Amino acid sequence: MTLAEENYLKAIYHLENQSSNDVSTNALAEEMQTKASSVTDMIKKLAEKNMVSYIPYQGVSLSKAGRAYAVKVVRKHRLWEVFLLEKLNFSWDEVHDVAEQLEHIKSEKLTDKLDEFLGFPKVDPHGDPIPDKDGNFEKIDKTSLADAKEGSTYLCVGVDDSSNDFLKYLDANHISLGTTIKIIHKEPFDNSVKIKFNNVELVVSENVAKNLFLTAV
Amino acid sequence: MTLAEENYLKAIYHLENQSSNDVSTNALAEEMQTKASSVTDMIKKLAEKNMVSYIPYQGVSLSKAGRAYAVKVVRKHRLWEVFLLEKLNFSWDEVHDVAEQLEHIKSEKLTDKLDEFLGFPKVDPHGDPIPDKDGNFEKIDKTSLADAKEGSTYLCVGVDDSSNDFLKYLDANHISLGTTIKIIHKEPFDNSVKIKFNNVELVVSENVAKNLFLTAV
DNA sequence: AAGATTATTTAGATTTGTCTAAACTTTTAA
DNA sequence: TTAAAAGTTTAGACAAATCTAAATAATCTT
Ligand SMILES: [Mn+2]
Ligand SMILES: [Mn+2]
Ligand SMILES: [Mn+2]
Ligand SMILES: [Mn+2]
Repeated sequence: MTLAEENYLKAIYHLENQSSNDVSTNALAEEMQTKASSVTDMIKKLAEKNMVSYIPYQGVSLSKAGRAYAVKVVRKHRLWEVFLLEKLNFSWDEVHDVAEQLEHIKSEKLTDKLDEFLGFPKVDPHGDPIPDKDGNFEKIDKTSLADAKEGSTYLCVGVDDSSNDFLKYLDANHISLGTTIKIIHKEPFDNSVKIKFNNVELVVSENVAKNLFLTAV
Repeated sequence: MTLAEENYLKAIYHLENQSSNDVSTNALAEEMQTKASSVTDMIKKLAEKNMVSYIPYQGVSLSKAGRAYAVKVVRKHRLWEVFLLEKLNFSWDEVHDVAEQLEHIKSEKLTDKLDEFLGFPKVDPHGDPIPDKDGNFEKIDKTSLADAKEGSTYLCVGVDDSSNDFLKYLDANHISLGTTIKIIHKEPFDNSVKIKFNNVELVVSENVAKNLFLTAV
């Protein structure tokens, strides 16, 4: 598997987790920041290698082998993120970009020894689950702040890791994984949410609310 | 700089350190396990980027920028080797191949934080010096066992890291960096050497003697 | 100082991953 | 239920890195 192929498998994996339908060429092009025609070419190659099943015009989905491969890459990505944060004192907004490179290092021994060195962590710095050696992981039960109930209290268990600016915003406002958050008020007009945590009240935009993941306490 | 370009710079760097002459196309092809024609193509590209100076038919040498870049790659390679050995308990014959991949990760912050995490090591697991952030390193004073004087006592300070089998041989015979070695006898017939260390005597072949580096005590 | 040998470069192909523009399917909506 | 719009694939091109075969330059050898 080349670097490009690995990135496509990972992208298909993420998109499959978002919508349950087959992944469309355009969605994949958007995710990969490339053109639909490039995607079609790559899909054909992955289908040739039995990593995906593909019907022209109908979209693509991972085969068993393809999913297993994607999970391995995700495992490496998240383990490296933990390493960068815990051992090298990176901040949670810095780890993703470097992990994008490290996830492609090919050495099963390295991955497993790293896992052991880190104490077999179950989640990465953004609250995403880390698959074990066999590809198994627990699905984390979470709802976004945007879907939370007024008056209820939650624990912050995850964040969307795709925007560094969002993570810096959370840092600036002292919100992190493990923060207990009470929903004071949901404003129907703009879908902003007033929350309270650590005895501070804060109004966050809909955009923030959608990217912050909680679990009921 | 692409992965291929980085590997060429590193190869030129290593060959320059071995012979002081300009590096020939064939030597580079041998080092890179590729064809001379491929080397010519790549040299032209590196010359275009001012990483090497190149006169057709006369060989190639690193420019200041090219050497600085090569040293950075070498720094990363050796730091990762230390990481793998010290933190992940790899053996010294396993670290090189994985470091060949890790040395291409592009993040100055990662490199410097890793350096700090490891306690700013001065040498890698094979006794080779690790350049600091600015590319400076001390040249290590060493002679090969093949050039050592009969009757003298030395300290083992380095090994040629290019053969895993050689490193495993040293492990099997309990020779490692820091081992004190006395030269008992040099056999002119086959250039084998009888040495004594830890109260054991051992005859090693010329091949072994050439790849084991010592410093006088 | 040729002539032969060795070293190096050029010419022309190939693979991977990408692109634009054009053609073709599927979906939407009148 | 057909025409327009949206989505997707094909055709043809390009850059990177490699190869083989042929041409050219440098170096040995007698
Ligand atoms: Mn990430
Ligand atoms: Mn993450
Ligand atoms: Mn090495
Ligand atoms: Mn080494």
